[in-house]
Amino acid sequence: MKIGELAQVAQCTVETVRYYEKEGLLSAPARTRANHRSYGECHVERLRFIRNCRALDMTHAEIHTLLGLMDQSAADCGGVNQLLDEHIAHVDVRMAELSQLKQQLSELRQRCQSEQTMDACGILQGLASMETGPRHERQTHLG
Amino acid sequence: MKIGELAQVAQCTVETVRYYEKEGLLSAPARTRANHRSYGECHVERLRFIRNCRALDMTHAEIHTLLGLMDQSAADCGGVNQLLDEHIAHVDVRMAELSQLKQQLSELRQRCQSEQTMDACGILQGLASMETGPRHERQTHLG
DNA sequence: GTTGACCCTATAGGAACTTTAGGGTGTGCA
DNA sequence: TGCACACCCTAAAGTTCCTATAGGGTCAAC
Ligand SMILES: [Zn+2]
Ligand SMILES: [Zn+2]
Ligand SMILES: [Zn+2]
Ligand SMILES: [Zn+2]
Repeated sequence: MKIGELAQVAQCTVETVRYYEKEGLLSAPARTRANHRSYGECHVERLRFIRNCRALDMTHAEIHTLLGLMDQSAADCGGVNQLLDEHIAHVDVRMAELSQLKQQLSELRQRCQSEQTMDACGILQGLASMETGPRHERQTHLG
Repeated sequence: MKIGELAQVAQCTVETVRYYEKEGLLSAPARTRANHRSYGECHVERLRFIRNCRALDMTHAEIHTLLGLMDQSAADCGGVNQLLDEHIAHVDVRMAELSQLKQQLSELRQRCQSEQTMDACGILQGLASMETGPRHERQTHLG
């Protein structure tokens, strides 16, 4: 199976597949005489797994950890469960941040109900006079 | 006023100030004989404005547009109001996405209630068998 | 005259890709 | 046989908003 077919069944681009290989998420496949990558069924499964993790907004580091845990089939799945809990916490943090942001933006929006002159626009006044503290570090990988 | 003082009153780093100048958000100031940047009160105001916009997660492109609108003091503020509405929509979109994500993750988490063997872990089974469609284009700049 | 705090430019890195440049391979068709 | 065309290859740069580093210059105090 060539890279284009693999990409098609996994719903991503060939560039993405090559990128995952470079990042060490997908192992390097055999090559044909023409130096083309040749994939098997286990690559399909692994790539689908990775794409599903990405669809859930996990980082490459999280996915890498997960793949590592999975490959220790003798161990129990406690680490997997924990990783998922932590990732859910990332989502919760970002939802709370966005919720507060939305609140601030809504309040700002209310300060100009109709089209004013620039000088009278409550939004511009608000943006000029807000007192923003030092920027807080990002708590989560979700932007 | 030197760059270090400006950065301090605007709660950011000198590197950030220089970066904004390079990006065209902050106009290049006069220089001293020693080639050091020398800022006035209008730079303070503009930088604070920019930082406040960033605190509200606007992109540089959005801020650039906003600054352009502001500088046309003859016009009315309709464009400003519209830009803010659009940015609020960006936040709404991302909140909805995260909400759905959280839902999916919670369902997945429920598939493994105690520590199983890897093979039996419902989370890993779920991640292997999810049917993720082609990734949807990002609708918003908020990650 | 030397320490130290500040300033300068230019460049690289981070995340997760996408895009581009510049080529090689293999198959169908006239 | 010749050639178009779809596919494959690598390497490098672009995306966003900064941060960090390297390698230097300037200025006041002690
Ligand atoms: Zn996470
Ligand atoms: Zn207005
Ligand atoms: Zn926006
Ligand atoms: Zn489990």
